Amino acid sequence: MARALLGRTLVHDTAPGTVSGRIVEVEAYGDESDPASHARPGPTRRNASMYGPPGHAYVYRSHGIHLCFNVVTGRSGRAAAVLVRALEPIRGLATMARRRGVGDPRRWTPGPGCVGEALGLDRLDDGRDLTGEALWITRLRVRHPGERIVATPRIGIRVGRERLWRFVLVHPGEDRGKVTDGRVGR
DNA sequence: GTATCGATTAGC
DNA sequence: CTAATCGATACA
Repeated sequence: MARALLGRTLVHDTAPGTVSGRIVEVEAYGDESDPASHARPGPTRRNASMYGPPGHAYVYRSHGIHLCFNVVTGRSGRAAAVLVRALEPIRGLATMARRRGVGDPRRWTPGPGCVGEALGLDRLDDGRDLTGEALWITRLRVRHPGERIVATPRIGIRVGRERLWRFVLVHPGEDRGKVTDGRVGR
């Protein structure tokens, strides 16, 4: 369940230092029957991790440039994953600022490509066991008072928009931007 | 082999 | 709006 990831902390522990953030925006992707999923065409080299055991990372290259992080959620042989689209920075703030190249914390982890860059993900993180020592997600879920989960269509896709599989933690009165995210797709 | 498009982002 | 340019698809 994608919602179960919201409020948990995603941690990457590497040489430059530990970076972490609270997961505040996710999207669920399914198997061959989900027209928006990378698993739509069946197994390929890129999506291999989606077919692997749950609790591992699926890290893919987006538009030749960005690395985006998913948690594999389906049993082995059944593709399913949850894309982490946004974090609230917690640890390693200086490291995130350096990797992102900007000083404003709001620009460190506001999208999946930004998350990958701020975390310092590597192509080798694809398939990584999330119960290991380098990359993991906390058991604890932090929910602020009044915070709600909003479900919306997924961002940046052309097909499968009828499924409300994007989930966002929203503070009432605060984050209107998180709900719409500006885009409807192309 | 070529052409085209994306679960994206930054910058005109 | 476009460039960045990897990985996958469709097609010759």
